[in-house]
Parts: sequence; structure tokens; C-alpha cells
Amino acid sequence: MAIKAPKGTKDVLMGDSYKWQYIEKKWAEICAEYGFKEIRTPVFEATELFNRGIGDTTDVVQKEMYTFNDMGGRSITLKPEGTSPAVRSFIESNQYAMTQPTKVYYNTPCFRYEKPQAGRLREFHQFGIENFGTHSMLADAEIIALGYDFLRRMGIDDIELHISSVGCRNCRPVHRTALQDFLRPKFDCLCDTCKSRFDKNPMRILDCKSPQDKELVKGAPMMLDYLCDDCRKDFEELKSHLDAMGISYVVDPTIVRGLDYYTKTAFEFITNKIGAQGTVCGGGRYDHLIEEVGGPDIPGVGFGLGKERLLMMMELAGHDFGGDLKPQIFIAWIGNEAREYSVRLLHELRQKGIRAEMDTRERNLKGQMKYADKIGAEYTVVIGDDEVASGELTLKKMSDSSQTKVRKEGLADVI
RNA sequence: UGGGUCGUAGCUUAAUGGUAAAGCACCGGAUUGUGGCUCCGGUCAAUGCAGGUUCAAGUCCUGUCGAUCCUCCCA
Repeated sequence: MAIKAPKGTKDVLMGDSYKWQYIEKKWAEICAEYGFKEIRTPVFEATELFNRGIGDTTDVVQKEMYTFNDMGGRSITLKPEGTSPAVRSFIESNQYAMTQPTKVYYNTPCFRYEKPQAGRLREFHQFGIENFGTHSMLADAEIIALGYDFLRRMGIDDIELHISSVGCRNCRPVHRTALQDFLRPKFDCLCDTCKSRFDKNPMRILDCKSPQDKELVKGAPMMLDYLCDDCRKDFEELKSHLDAMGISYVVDPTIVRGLDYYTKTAFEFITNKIGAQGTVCGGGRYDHLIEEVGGPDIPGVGFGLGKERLLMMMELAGHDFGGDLKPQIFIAWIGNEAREYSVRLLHELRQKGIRAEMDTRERNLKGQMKYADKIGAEYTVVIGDDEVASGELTLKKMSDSSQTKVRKEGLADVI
């Protein structure tokens, strides 16, 4: 029996890897332009980090983490998201003692044990940025702007930015109580999942897909109407910053982050083009996460962006990824002497930085030419006894079959 | 956590319950040292796996595994 890749994982094959390289390069570029520096953190962390950071009542922590004990008896978890590890690193390296804010970006695999479907894998890949060290909405706006700009540069314009505020420690409990009071009389009519959400996360009920629940929820108190003065002021400021940059958005009170650490700003870039998993990029502010994980009382804001979903969008839009580089020259040979000569020539050209190729399957000449055509070689040269003796080579341009004579020594210059 | 769809050659797809086909790809030849186009030839499957119904199963039934999509959750 052949062994298959584990459920929910995907190989990036030769026909696609250049697309990944393309977006990774562009991602690093835009982050540098916006003043973010890369951090790389381990693929696994102490389980405790996520229990405390993401929140141990969340779905992610309760049923989606790849957790195991290592041979030293430590509980280890493959990172299910990028923010908590970035925060851990920020604290551990005492970065908060340096000039603030700290602006970082990352590019990392993440792991969640879920049922795979379109745009949802067990191992998926995220770009992300974080800004640690400021309460100002300028930071939130900057992060959203980077996401917006990046998506546009990747050729994606049919995507909506949804923004909201999930409030803070002061106003969220007030809204929560109001919402529960509103729903309590209708509790028995709610769907089963919403019943279970009533205590745990009543805000989620507002987002229920069930038609009956949608009806029941009409007129329910919305978080946005319960924001305290500070949160309201911040939300207004954020919108004004976005307006200033000409970034259009939809205020969407139903967007609710599934990770506990969010406060105030919550946003998603949403599409309906790539299946049910429409959130290509999502994030927000987390004013207490750093403290929660054992660091100082420093706020942060950031987002995660799904690379697989991004790629789906780009492919749909027919984005030009450039493609792999083709060989500049293919060296075909006839006879043993010419073979050694060709090996030498091949190596010399490569040492000069020329993309030179040669058949490694001992094909006959016709086969070698066919192969040269298949791999898209720009030029070919055939080495036989005559060429070995004279050093006079015939260079053939594959696109129009034109031929030019060239000395072996001058070959690199012609290509 | 539920639910839908689909598993035939390396790939894409055929086959009213009756001998498992074709195209692409790959290898060789026509054209002994020159690719693409054309023509000719060749290699490649016990139809995911296990049972069952039947004279006969790729086709019908049950189970199972895998893929995929939706619910859910999020990137």
C-alpha cells in the first residue's frame, strides 16, 4: 500500500511552488515597506501558551489542537495560530524594553485538527503581522491598510473589508448581560448549538445561520450599541483613519472573533468566491493578551492571512505569478567522448551562473532534443566528435530554429 | 458533531448487468548528428478494499477506507 499525505495536508508540487515563492516575496516586500520586521518562532510551543492566550473555552483550544507529550513529559502543541507565539517571543526576548511599538511579521504553518474542506486544511499557512505597544487606532488602521494594500497588489479587488468593535473589559460584560436578558425568554426556541452558546459565547448566536434563530435574534442588542465612551471614540477614530486613506469598509456588527483575546477592533477581509470559507484575512486588537501570557500590560493589534485562500483568490483572478525560470541552454551529446566534454561544459556554464541543462537519462539524440523542447530550453547545442575536436559549436535557438556558430569559449557571452 | 457527492491505467475520461476502451503522457521507429507537426508500433488496470445478490458485477446491495463539498469553526 502506498503511503498518502495525512488527511488535511497538501504537498506544494513543482507546478505550484513558484506561486508560493511569489507571494512570499511580495509579502516580505510590503512588510518591509510598512516597517515590519520578520520573526520566526518554533512550530511547536508549550500547550499552556495557547490555553492562556487563545482562551481555554474556545473551539480551537478545546478540540482542534495537535497536542502531545514529548519524551520529557512536557505537553507540546503544534501552533494553531501565529499571534500567541509572537507574543511569547516578544515577552521572552524583553523586546518591550526597547523602543515601542514593536512591529513584526511572520510566515508560518499552522495546525488545527478539523474536517478539511475547500479552503480549510489541518496544516495551513499564514502570513501575519503584529504591532505591540500602542493603544492608538493609528496602529489598527496601519495594519488594515497593509492587508488592504497587499490584497490589491495580489490582484484581488472583489473582496470586502468588514469591521466592528467587540468592546473592552468594561463594556462587553454589559452587552453580554443585555443580550442574555434579551434571549432568555426565547431560549427554548433556539437551535441546539445556540443553546450551548448561551452561556459560553452568546454573541455567536447573533451570527447563527438557522432561519428560525435569525428571526428570533432580530432586534437583539448589538455590541456596537453598547460600546463605552472610550471604545466608541476609538471605533470612530479607526473609521476616520480608514476614510482618510480611501479604504472602503462595511461596518458589520456580526463579525465575532473566535479567539478570546480580541478587544475593540475586529475585522475580516471576506469573499464569497472560494467556497464556504470566505475569510481570507482576519484580525483585530488584543489589549490584554500580552499580560495574559505573563508579560507586561502592553496592548497589541494584528491579523492573520491564509495563504491557501489567498492563492485560491489569485488563481481565480488569473494572476500572473511569473513562472519558473527556464533553462537558457541545453547540451545534447553523441558518443562517450562528447559526453565527458559536455559534462565539463555544463559545469563551466553553471559556474558562470548560466541555467544550463543536460539529459541525465542517456537518451539518444532525438530523445535529448525532445527533452530540451519539453523543458523549454532557450538554446540547444549538440556536441559530437567534430565539436570535441574543433571547439566550434552550433548554437540553435529553439523558438525559430536559427543556428549560429560560436567558439566554445564564447558560448557564455552569446547566451 | 452531523450530512451530500465521488473512487476505472501515471493523468483525463468511456463501457443498456455480458470479452475493461480511448485520448494524453511515456518508450521506440518512419527521419544512423537535431525538438515542435504528422504517421506507425510498444509498455501500463484483476475497476480503492472486503463481503453479498446473480449464470454473469466497473455497473446492484452492505460495510470499510480514501477524496471532495456543506454544517460547524476559523486563516
